[in-house]
Amino acid sequence: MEQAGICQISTVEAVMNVIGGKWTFPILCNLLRGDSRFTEIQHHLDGISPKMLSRRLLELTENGIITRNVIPELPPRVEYRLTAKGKDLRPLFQAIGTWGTTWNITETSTAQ
Amino acid sequence: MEQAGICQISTVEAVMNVIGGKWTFPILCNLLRGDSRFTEIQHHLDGISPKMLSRRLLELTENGIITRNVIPELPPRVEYRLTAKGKDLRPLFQAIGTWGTTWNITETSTAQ
DNA sequence: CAGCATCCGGAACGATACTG
DNA sequence: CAGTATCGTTCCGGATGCTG
Repeated sequence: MEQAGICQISTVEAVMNVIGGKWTFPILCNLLRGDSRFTEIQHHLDGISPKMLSRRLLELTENGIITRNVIPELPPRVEYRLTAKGKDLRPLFQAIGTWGTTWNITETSTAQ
Repeated sequence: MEQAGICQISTVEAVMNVIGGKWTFPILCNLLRGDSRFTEIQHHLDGISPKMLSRRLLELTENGIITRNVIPELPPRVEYRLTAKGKDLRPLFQAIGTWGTTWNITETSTAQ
């Protein structure tokens, strides 16, 4: 049962440091689905504060997962789009979705 | 709302509530590689405290991802093994590993 | 060996108000 | 519209010590 190559602990830890925030996955979900604007994303994520959304978007930008395009018009318009690196996350989300659906993970299972 | 099936936000959030802890992924990595004993896992994860390992293992047990087998001998021996549900996480870890390797995610990229 | 109890710090998160 | 500023809170995780 030894297949060390399948999951390097250091890699998994590093990846989680990049996309492991509470809202990061939901945000990326939206972007994968085609959303791009700040308010659009905010509206689809019930409960997120503008502060956290802003922070996570900045973080994702710094990590090269999304790009931030400011379109100079009135009212101001900013579009966030996935880079190739970001789009490459799709299989990961599919895996999450498949697992969650297969095992019917729907509630915030309480532990601890 | 195109390709909504690929990543349901609620599903992703729920899944992350189950396996989104700081140490959960590294722990599962170990179990996928074949480790099973408390100390064994602890030794492979540099820096984890027994408290957190214990807490995460309990959580994973409660969520049906691993089983806890107490073997009554001296010294006491406890084995943690993945359930079918847990083993089914393998594709998810492969996706993480693939993405992390492809884009060379190695450091704890600091943002914020 | 395999944990649990307790205390504690700091990061992450949340709510609200305000701005270019 | 797309954020920033400020404040307050929660909770994860670290350190240590003790038990069967």
